[in-house]
Amino acid sequence: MTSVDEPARPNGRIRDAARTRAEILDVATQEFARAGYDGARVDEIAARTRTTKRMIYYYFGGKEQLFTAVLERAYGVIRQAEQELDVEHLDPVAAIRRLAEVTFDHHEQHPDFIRLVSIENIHGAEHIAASEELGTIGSPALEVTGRILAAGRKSGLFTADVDAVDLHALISSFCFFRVANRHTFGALFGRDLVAADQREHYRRMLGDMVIAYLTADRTED
Amino acid sequence: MTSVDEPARPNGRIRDAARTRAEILDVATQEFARAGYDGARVDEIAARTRTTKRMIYYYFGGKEQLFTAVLERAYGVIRQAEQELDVEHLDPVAAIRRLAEVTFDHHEQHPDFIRLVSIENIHGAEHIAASEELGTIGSPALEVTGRILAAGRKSGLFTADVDAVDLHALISSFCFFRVANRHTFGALFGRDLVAADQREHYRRMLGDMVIAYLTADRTED
Amino acid sequence: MTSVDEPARPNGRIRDAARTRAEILDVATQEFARAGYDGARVDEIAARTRTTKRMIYYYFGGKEQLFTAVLERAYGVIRQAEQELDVEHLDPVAAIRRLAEVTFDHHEQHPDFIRLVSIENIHGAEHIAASEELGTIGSPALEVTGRILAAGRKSGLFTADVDAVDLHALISSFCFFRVANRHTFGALFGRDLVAADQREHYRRMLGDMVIAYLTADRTED
Amino acid sequence: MTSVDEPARPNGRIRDAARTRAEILDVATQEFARAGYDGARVDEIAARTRTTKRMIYYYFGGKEQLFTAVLERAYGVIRQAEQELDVEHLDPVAAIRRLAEVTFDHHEQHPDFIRLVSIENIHGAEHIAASEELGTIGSPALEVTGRILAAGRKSGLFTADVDAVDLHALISSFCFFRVANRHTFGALFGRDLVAADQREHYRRMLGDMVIAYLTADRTED
DNA sequence: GATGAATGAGTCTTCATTCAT
DNA sequence: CATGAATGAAGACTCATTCAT
Repeated sequence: MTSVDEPARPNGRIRDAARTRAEILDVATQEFARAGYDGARVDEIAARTRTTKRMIYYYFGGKEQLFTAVLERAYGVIRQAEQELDVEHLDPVAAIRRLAEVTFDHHEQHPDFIRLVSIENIHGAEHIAASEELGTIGSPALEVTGRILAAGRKSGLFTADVDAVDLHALISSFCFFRVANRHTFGALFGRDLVAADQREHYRRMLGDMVIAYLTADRTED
Repeated sequence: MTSVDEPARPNGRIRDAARTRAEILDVATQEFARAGYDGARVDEIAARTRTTKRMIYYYFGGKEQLFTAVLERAYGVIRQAEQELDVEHLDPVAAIRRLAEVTFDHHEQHPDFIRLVSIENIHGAEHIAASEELGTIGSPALEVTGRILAAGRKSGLFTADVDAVDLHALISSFCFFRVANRHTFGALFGRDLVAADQREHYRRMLGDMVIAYLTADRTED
Repeated sequence: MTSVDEPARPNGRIRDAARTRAEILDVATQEFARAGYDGARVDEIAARTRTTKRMIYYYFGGKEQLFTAVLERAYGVIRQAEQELDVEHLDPVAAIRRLAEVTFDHHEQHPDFIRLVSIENIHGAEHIAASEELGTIGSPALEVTGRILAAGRKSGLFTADVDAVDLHALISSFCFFRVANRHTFGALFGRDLVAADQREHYRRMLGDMVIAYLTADRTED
Repeated sequence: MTSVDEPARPNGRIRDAARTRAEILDVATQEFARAGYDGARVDEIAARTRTTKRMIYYYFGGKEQLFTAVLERAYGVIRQAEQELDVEHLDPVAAIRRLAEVTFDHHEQHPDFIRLVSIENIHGAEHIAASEELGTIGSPALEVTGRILAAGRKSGLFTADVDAVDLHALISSFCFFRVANRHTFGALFGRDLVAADQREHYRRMLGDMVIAYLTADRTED
């Protein structure tokens, strides 16, 4: 099977190892996202993998480290996406709206990631704290946001007293809540926040909200 | 306290039962909020109570039902608070801002509740679905919001295309995110969203955002 | 309700007690027969009664004694039925066949009793041993059987070397097995020994067997 | 023993696993037979084994499946014995008598099996139903019986209207009852059906009964 | 006599983890 | 590197029984 899928390499072993690692991470991501950290079962993860449970310990050391690795990879995907942001050629208003929409779309497309973040917060972000990689990950989006904000403020368009981190929180709040809390919100208020036919509505709502906030007339203050 | 709350009764046991039940719920709330549904230990809950583990099963039936009871009580507290809302005597703009601030404060004051809601969402809101009480709980806040919105729109102040449920989601998003995701947000961006000295900043930010959104000049659309 | 069902009595209490006792025994009989001694639940028995679990302990002392009481009543019913046997006016052959048929019918009509006896055997008949009543219960059927056997042997019709106890065992074997082992027998051999349309077949088979055995030509021996 | 039964293997573990499994089954058979399904304790079974309770779950999955495995092995032993039946070289009368005697002896020698069957009947044969193996086990004895019956009927010796299954029930009834109900029978009637000095008596009684039944003069019918 | 509340001691089961090869 | 077998510790849950009134 190896001979067909991949060219012969001096060290085919390493490739297999990487693939096995990736497969474990895929399954573990799903399982942790599905059931939470404590609800996830190492047995179940192993069973859905082509390797054995022993390999999980071999590659990752334990459940805790496996979850950390899952988080690291999940955040890596985001950072990757953020690095591909291409909004700075737009005027500040359009750029911010675009930024909000990209964030909106990204949350919608990665519900498992949202769940992992919720789970990690339940656990006080201890795995992020334990991860060397995640502590120094930085945020391309934050830098972009900062530059747009500066431009908008310089041109007088943006009047709000926020920095990039605050604005990031404001945008993320709505995107995150909509996906993360959809179950309780739906159960309590009878509205599905992620219904496909409402996506455009909420997407515009987010953009409108951010722009309105940033550009509001503050002469009265 | 006993002497005031309850008249002398031949059988004090009934009150003891209610008190024991309440004590179990208190501890269980903390334990579930601390560790998540699967992470919480029935043994631990029992150990921190003056009764035994056996009583938890006697009163609630099982871990699942105990969690449901915890949720029911937590949502009950909110509903209670919402019923005491007194904002309709204000003009629409002030009323909405006040509503947002009350929501903001409530979230800040009840981090355990926030955590329970996160946990319940990880589990697909299955306990809410299983609860007769929670399915029909309604939302006083939603009704108030609806009336203010109508008034504001009637007077021409509010121009945004949202109903009460959407607005509730918008306000809750920010309040919820700030508390629920503070750990990962802090770990990744180095900012504590619930730092005391930033409370006013974020509270105003929320109010500004909501008002700006609702009252934005939409003649151009 | 009492006033309607029963006439006023000086000591209505005692009647109620007897009725409650009987009701508990009814339910306990079903529950023990259904699930075995260890499988039966005192809680379940109490729940299906109009009284509470506490009453079971009040009246019977405990699960063990309750089971013993159930057995005592069940054997009492049999003894009662046996005392109404009226076969001695028949000729020995007809009398034995009738006796076998009555035994056959009784087993068929009291599957719960059969199950209780199976259960008691699993437990080494320890409850019978513990019961004063059951140790001295005697067996009207055995006496009748003995007299018929004697008559049959005296007249030269019966040639078999058996006493009443052996014959009772022979007859009971078939009747008991057919009811008690119907589940495994049916599952393994695909035949329902208690199917209604086979009842006559097996009833005759039993009678034929007993008569053939008792009257077989033994001149060759 | 090891040196004879098994060739040297690089990995002795597999054999150990089989041995451990067998040891658990041995102990479980005794414990289930002794106390019934619900009365048996997984802890007790484990304690009497060289392994731990954990292994029972590892090998069998649970108490229910362990009991099923115990039944499967017990029935397997019988099927094995039945396959070694060697009676078809005898004339029909001698063959049937021999068959009855073998059945009689087998029941006497396997009281634990009798108890397991009683227990399984209390539980409605649900474990047999759940077992793929037991549903399709067949019965060598039944086939042998069928052939002898046919031969005897062809030669005019056997006149009774029974098929192999009925005859099997008839023979088993007596053998089963004698062992299964010995406790209640002994307690109530003061006779030990399995007393050693009565074995020959009952063995002959069984044979006489079956032969008398099969060969009875039925010209009068 | 009668009863709702309470409970100590177990009961089955599962979990993440490691060992021997 | 890889792996099937094994496991100590703890998990949720249940049971017959008794207490206080």
